[in-house]
Amino acid sequence: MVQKVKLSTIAYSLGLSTATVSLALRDSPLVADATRERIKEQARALGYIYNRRAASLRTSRSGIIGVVVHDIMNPFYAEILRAIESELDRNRQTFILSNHYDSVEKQRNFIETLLQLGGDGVIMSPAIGTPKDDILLAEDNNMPAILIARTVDDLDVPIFRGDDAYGIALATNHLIGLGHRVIAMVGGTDQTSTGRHRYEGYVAALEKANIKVDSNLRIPGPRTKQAGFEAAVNFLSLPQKPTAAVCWNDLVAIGLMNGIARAGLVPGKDVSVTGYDDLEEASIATPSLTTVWNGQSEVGRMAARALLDKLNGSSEADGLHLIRPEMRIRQSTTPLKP
Amino acid sequence: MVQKVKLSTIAYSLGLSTATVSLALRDSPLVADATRERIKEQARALGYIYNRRAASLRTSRSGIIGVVVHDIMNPFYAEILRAIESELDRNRQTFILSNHYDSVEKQRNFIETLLQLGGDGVIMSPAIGTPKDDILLAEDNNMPAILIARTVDDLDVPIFRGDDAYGIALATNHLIGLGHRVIAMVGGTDQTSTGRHRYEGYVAALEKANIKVDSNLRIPGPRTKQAGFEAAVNFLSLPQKPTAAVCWNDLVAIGLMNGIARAGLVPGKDVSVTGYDDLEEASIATPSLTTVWNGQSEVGRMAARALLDKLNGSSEADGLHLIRPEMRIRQSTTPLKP
DNA sequence: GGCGCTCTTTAAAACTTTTTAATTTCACTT
DNA sequence: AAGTGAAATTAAAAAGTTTTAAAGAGCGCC
Repeated sequence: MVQKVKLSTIAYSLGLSTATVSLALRDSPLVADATRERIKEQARALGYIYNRRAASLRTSRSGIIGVVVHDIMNPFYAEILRAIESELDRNRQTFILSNHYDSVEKQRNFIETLLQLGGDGVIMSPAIGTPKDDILLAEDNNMPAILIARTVDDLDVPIFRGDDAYGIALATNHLIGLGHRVIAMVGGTDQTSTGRHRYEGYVAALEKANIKVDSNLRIPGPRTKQAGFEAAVNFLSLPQKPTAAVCWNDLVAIGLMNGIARAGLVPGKDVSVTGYDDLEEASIATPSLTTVWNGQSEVGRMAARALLDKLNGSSEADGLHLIRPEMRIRQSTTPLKP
Repeated sequence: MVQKVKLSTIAYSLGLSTATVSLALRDSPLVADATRERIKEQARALGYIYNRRAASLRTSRSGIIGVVVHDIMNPFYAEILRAIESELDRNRQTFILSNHYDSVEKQRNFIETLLQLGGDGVIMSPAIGTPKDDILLAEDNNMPAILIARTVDDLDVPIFRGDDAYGIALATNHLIGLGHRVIAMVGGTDQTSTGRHRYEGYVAALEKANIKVDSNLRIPGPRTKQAGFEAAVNFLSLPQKPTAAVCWNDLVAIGLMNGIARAGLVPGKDVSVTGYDDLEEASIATPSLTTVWNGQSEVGRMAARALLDKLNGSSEADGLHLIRPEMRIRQSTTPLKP
């Protein structure tokens, strides 16, 4: 590298002022077409690189948007992120990604870093136990926040998530319709709003069908394939002998099916299993997984849209927006054997 | 938000100059302990937020590091990223992530954005067909680049990757040792350096065992579970009737096993299958997957380390660094049935 | 030739922080 | 009381861009 090329380099080389160059590069109608072309040409020739930090110091818009979720490697979030990415890309915003792994502290660090960088806004799936104040920290410093997938109480910000209670009820009803009566619920925790909503949906569906709810049939745990795999042991040794499982998500369901297979039973035949999310993977699992589409792509797209709208000062989308899940019936669920 | 709190706000409120405040917050020994404490206390009380863009304008270190890979949602990269993240976190660097999906253009855009933001460095797994110039664009603008997993020819930058030829030979030898003679290679492409190295390793192992190489046994394709699943049809209809498959990676292998199972055969018994990478998932697949550990965590950690070292001006790690893969034998490979 | 008009370009301030040389303060010494 | 030296603080410049009011140029018209 010889020497940094800046506005003044271009200006000097053409005998113009930096003001003109700045305006030209920003496509301002104030500069004459011919001048603009000369300037752009020269900028290219010199290898000029726009210095966003200097610009944002003046304009206070950085073009950076933060996204923080539990774990970007989790395919559920991955699908949401893909949708966010494509929406933000289209609007020439850079996005900074981070995991919080449900650490409130890591999440707060991220918000602070983002503020330091002058982030324009943040999309987050809040960590378990996120205090209201952490969201307000962002909002109070002029960095609007959008929540996805999970809720934080008493906040007046836009929230986008699937209708969990409704979705889990879909799955539970499907199993009840196949004749199952002893249905376990595997994976997840009650510490998140999502967890509570899903358990409510499960309970409501059972009660509506006059099936007694047995809390022993609830096997909580992490939301990973590994956890589903390990839960198989508990599941198979339950005294009530469940014939079906409603799983927290597809990962847990696939893990559970693997665990069941390892124990010598045939998932889909001996035990019916439902997933949740409808990941790409669900349809190629063996047996292919009956599951509930949870609208990941919609959640991502709408959240990004809402943030961009907010940044452009247009109408607000504050409050809860529920995406309605849909049933996907495949081979992992079959009628109860007589 | 009332009014932005800046250094001068703090300075004025304490009757000091901004210089003192700046020095105090940066823990300079130039300011008296008592003063430093007063300043820090006041900064906290006023809710001061450090403005990194203004600072980096002056210092030309932004604390931002870019990472761009084919697809962050791919578990192979995900494991590398996790290692990079933890190394960078420890050094208080923010990292910006992006996918290039093998689009050279998207990758170049990312590099440009990073330059605009004043990125300190970039770690990348270059897109297929990346021209040397795109890497030099970064380097020439004072933003060192580190390559991972893939190579770009004729470049004098640090490169960290697994020894693919060696690793695939491990897997192939393992199958040969079990008595297999007709061994297909499934998934991947020859357009990447990785692809060529792996094919070489496969060919070399066969030749060393005096097995004739049959190019029909090479079934190229995307590196996804879906692709492995779909490849099963081709695999099973090959006239040479392969008894084993060396797969590009664990995802392809698991997909292939699912496809084989769907066709009514038993993977691990009727057909032996090896993966590559040793993802978390490999050990809980059914049957559990024999695979080759590819040192993802090492690659990530070492790449991050190398970049940080380079930023601190210390010794250079230019050139190729190979991580030596290791065999992980599980249940998806069994001796050839007589 | 002077006036008014439009179209372009520019000067200068602003954004917030860091850094270096210079200044001030203060406790000691002689 | 003056001088010394160390310690603490500050003034001022610098980083690269955007923005706005103002200046300048060119032209037609009376």
